[in-house]
Amino acid sequence: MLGHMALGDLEREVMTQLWDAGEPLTVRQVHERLSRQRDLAYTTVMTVLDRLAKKGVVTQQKADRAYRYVPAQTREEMTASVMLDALTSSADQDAALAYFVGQLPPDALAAAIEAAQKKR
Amino acid sequence: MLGHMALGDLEREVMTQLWDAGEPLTVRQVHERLSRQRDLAYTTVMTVLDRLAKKGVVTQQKADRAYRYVPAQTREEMTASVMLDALTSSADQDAALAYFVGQLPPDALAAAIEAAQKKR
DNA sequence: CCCCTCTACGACGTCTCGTAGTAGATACTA
DNA sequence: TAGTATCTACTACGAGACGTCGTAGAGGGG
Repeated sequence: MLGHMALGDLEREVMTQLWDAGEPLTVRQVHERLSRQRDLAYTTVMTVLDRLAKKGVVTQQKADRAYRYVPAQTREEMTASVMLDALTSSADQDAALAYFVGQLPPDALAAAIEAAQKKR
Repeated sequence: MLGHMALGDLEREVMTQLWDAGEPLTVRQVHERLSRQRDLAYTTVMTVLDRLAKKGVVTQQKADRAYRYVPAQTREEMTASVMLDALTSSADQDAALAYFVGQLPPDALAAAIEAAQKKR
């Protein structure tokens, strides 16, 4: 139930905060960080985090009084998931993949392959 | 104005018909083809095609009395666009791409690269 | 002149998302 | 112990996208 659902703009900003933080954050912490750039009500952030949790994009862990929110996937995993979803949900996957790699800067592709290889 | 907007279910079905047909279709023709599987009003199909045209996903060409609708991109192009959009809109593009290719069946990737190479 | 076929435009219900308020529980504090 | 701060839970509302149609109006064919 985790794939193929698009995030809204604010949802994406919240995810960015969680990813950048690198550790579980409370609603208040996310709110504080977002408040450096935008003016948002505390409950707005709470609602967004709640919705993200219901979508399975983040996980809540109860700590003390407040929930801590942590992304269910890393940024790269999520991006890769979206790409993979687009690919697999398409007829003609081979052609689509070929077209995709054809549009990539060749060195970027090579670097990615090497990095992926190294990971094993 | 062509990228990064998601298609709905019915919109996707309509696009499938256009792609499978391989030639410009009128509203009536799309309606007929869809009617083999679903029960839809003629105007519903018209509305959908109209919206797709306004999004730039299909092009209308006036022929005779009726418009003919033709996809603005091939299926592969559109799929590749979505993938590329996901990639470029992400921070950490290199990591995301690496993760993506890491998830691919290796032979599928190789085949895609070869196919892309041959295309030049 | 009437009918058939198209397009143009409006409409309505549902869902998602951004945005937020209020209520109720819990805990700290004077 | 009464008051205050902090959290979550629930509700709400407007905008926009989409699925789904209906009606009006234009233009060709009999």
